Amino acid sequence: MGNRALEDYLKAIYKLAHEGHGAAVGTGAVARALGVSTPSATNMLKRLAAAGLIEHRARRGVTLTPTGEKAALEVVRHHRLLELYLTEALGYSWDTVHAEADRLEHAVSEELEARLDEALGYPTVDPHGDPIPAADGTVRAVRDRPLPSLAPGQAGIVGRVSDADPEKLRYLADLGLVPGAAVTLLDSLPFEGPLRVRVGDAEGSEHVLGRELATDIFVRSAGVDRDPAKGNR
Amino acid sequence: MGNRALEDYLKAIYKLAHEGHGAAVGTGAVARALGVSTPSATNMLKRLAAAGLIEHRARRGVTLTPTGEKAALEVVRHHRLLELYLTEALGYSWDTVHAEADRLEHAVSEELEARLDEALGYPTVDPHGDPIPAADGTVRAVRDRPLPSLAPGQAGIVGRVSDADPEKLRYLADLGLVPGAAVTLLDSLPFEGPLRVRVGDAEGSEHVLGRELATDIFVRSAGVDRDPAKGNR
DNA sequence: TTTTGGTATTAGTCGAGACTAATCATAGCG
DNA sequence: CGCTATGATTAGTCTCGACTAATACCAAAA
Repeated sequence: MGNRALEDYLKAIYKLAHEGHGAAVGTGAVARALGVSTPSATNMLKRLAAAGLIEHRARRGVTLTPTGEKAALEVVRHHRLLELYLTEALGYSWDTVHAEADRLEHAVSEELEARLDEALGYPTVDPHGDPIPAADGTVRAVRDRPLPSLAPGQAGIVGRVSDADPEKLRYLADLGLVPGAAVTLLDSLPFEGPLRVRVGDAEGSEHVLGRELATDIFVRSAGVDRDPAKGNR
Repeated sequence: MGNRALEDYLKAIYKLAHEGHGAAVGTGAVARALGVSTPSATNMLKRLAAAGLIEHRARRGVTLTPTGEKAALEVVRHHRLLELYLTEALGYSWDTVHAEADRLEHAVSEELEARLDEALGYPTVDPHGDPIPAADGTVRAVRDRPLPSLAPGQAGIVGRVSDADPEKLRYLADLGLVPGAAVTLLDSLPFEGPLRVRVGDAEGSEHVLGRELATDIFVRSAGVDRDPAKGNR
């Protein structure tokens, strides 16, 4: 624990790697994620590579080494434990915790981590529905898909909402679009444009959602949560 | 909130200024307090002066300007609120909180500060008996004196124990020398050497204390004067 | 007055991490 | 098959804080 810049890079790489399913992460993407110029990123990525935390294949992008992944998970764990703790114990709202946790995560010791974990009853999910990595580095597999990937008429349960912008989060919360909520995709165009959704089972609560927002909402199937037939790409 | 190095310097200067009652603080003292070379301190003090946070009178030492004092108090407030919160809410022991708070204090936002303050019921004293500056910068005046300044035979109440070393703190706690404890100075030599003390009212609990340790213990007179509110443990 | 010693400051360097400007590599298109 | 857009890298610079070595200041002792 300790090196701010380093940890931020690892976290960013981890997140990018997981939202662009598994592929290597480009320098530019990292730079954008951190609000930094691409040369700065290149520079830093070299150092991370030298430290054995990432694999940097020339002009191809980077991937975390096992060591790097472990370090990244540690940071993510701190972040999500903090988010949950701040909302549970100190009354933060889900739209503001992110920023606070971002600052605190780098100062969390092993001991504090353990105490937070215990105080929360060893939770597995943070306030946005993201999984909290376990102390041993295990992460519960997320098997949810972006809201727009539902078929028109299909219903789902909101699993997580992965945006950091407080304003958007507040807006979504107003609509009732928080983890656990039932949502039905009424209709949408194939690849772009807004979608119409119904939140909950009530008749009245139909809303139009911009695509941008919708793709940050992840749902799991509404029905009986079953079967390992994981064929849905 | 934000600049680690800067805040550490301000905090150090503040503390030094208050333990050597009111006088200006020397460069060397600052350097020692921060574990840094004197040139580094000189260098940094210049920057603090340029930023208007301290007055740097040539070869005479530094004092905090009003702005600097305000900033320093903010850091101290964060530190002490954290120490108290960590012990109250997360079960930390008084000997280990210091290090944890040292790391976290720089990442505490106004909002978190306020929430901690509220969760703790607007406390005025941290686990070591040090006063917690109020949000407006007010600090309750400490009116206690070092244990060795008692006259032989005189009794007092431990007000605060101002050491950061976990081992020493654990030792003192073992002896029962924690804020709120009654202590009687049995006898001692004028300026150096160990002292004999009795802790509490019992007959059996007499101990010999090294001078070093004893000067970190501050007592107030045993008699009447009292803030009625404080339920110190 | 000169010496000596403690303390502060200057001078010069270094590493981390950021930046801009310029160059290079590659994929896709014409 | 070459050209161009996109993205990555190199080169060079800056600031922040730290460091060592050398120097300057002041105070008491000789």
